[in-house]
Amino acid sequence: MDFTDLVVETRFAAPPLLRDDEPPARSERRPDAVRVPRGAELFRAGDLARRLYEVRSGALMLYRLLPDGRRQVVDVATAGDVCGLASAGVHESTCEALADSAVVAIERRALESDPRLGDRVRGKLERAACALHARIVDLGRKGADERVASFLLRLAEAAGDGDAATFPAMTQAQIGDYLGLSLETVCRAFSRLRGRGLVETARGGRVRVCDLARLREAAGDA
Amino acid sequence: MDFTDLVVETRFAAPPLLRDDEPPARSERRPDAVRVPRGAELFRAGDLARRLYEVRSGALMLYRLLPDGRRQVVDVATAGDVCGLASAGVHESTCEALADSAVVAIERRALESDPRLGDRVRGKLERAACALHARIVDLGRKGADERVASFLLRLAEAAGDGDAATFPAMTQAQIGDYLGLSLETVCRAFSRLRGRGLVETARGGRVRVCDLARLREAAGDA
DNA sequence: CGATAGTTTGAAACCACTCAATAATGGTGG
DNA sequence: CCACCATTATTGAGTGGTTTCAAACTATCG
Repeated sequence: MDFTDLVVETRFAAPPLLRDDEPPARSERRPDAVRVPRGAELFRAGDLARRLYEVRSGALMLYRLLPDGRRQVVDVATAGDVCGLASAGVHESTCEALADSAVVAIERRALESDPRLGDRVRGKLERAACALHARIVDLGRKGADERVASFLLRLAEAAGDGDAATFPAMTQAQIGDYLGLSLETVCRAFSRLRGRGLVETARGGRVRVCDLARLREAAGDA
Repeated sequence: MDFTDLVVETRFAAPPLLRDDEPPARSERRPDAVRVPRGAELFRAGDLARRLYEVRSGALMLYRLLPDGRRQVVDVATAGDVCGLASAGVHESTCEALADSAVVAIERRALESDPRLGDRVRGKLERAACALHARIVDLGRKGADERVASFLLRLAEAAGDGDAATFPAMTQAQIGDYLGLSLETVCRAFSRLRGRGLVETARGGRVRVCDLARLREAAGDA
């Protein structure tokens, strides 16, 4: 089974994630849009970090490998997110597409010459940093069940309203690398959440959140 | 004992952390600089996030509390860093000074009207995000000794060259909350690193890094 | 229908946590 | 300057959650 999509049963208001000047649909046809097929790498740890990328569609996984083979998925970028950040001119993580994706490259000097673009990217960076803060709380202080609940919660919130859920297909091994858990622990945590009636997992890896409020509670942060 | 300062014995080249238009020394006298005495809170989780802050001197700790009392220090901001990020207009963490500090407030609308300022902040955000990525690797995939080694390594690198080390006084409990460990585990990890000859701890909580290369190895990421 | 990738479950080992008690430190007031 | 107090650090013993190792089981795809 493959945790492909997320189907959120509970309805709730979600703020529009994208408020770009140009709708993704159109920009995906822009000349500088790059297609990244599932499994392909957009860049690799050690590569020169020439530009940033804004994700138009799909989902990309940013991960880092420790010399002994341990892997940590540092972030997952979906439509509207930026990736390709670097502090020393060199990528510290590898970026691999979880699903067929499209990204547009942003030249770094364009950020300085175009204040509007710069502001937009700054806003995205600020939100990204906040999301990373939340992940740090998850990784630092939460148990396995709470981490998985938190993960699903974020998916549910990102999936938003009636929109067809479009979250990346992640295997439990990848979820484990994202949450700092072994794949077996991820599996067991799913079982327990299922047993508690918080989620249902259907064929094809679809996960349905049954009770958003109780899932939020299970995630630990109130 | 109190891990106040870090004395780096090994000398190595460190890139200048600050390359601001105006040197911190002068700006600390600017009219809008705010002094934050040790222990004081700059803002609290739930507060409205009106502005950003740039740290001029000292050190501030950003932490979040879970309803059951668990605490995670999300980040520590020192001179040159920004804090006060929010994605929904409300602070999600509390910001408390680890040492007497000075910060300057940055109005959010000033970021848009002043492209130079915007660029500078964007650069800081990008570097901050990269640092958070590294922390996620630490929290997700490293054992206690590796986390503490990684922590000390970063201090050593930030302390830089001959400069008097100016890192915040953190108790082992705070270090634990920063690294997602219990204070006892932090203490034991220090003991083990000491035993392996990687660091020495002297009176007043000063930590001396004996062998930067071996410490880096002990930190796990090559 | 076989092969491969992914999931599920079990058993044992390990690491970090909690509880608990003691030692060291630093600050304060006499 | 010293005694006292509160805070912090240190160390031990026992527990529990997660990992590891191992073995089915299931889905998917050619």
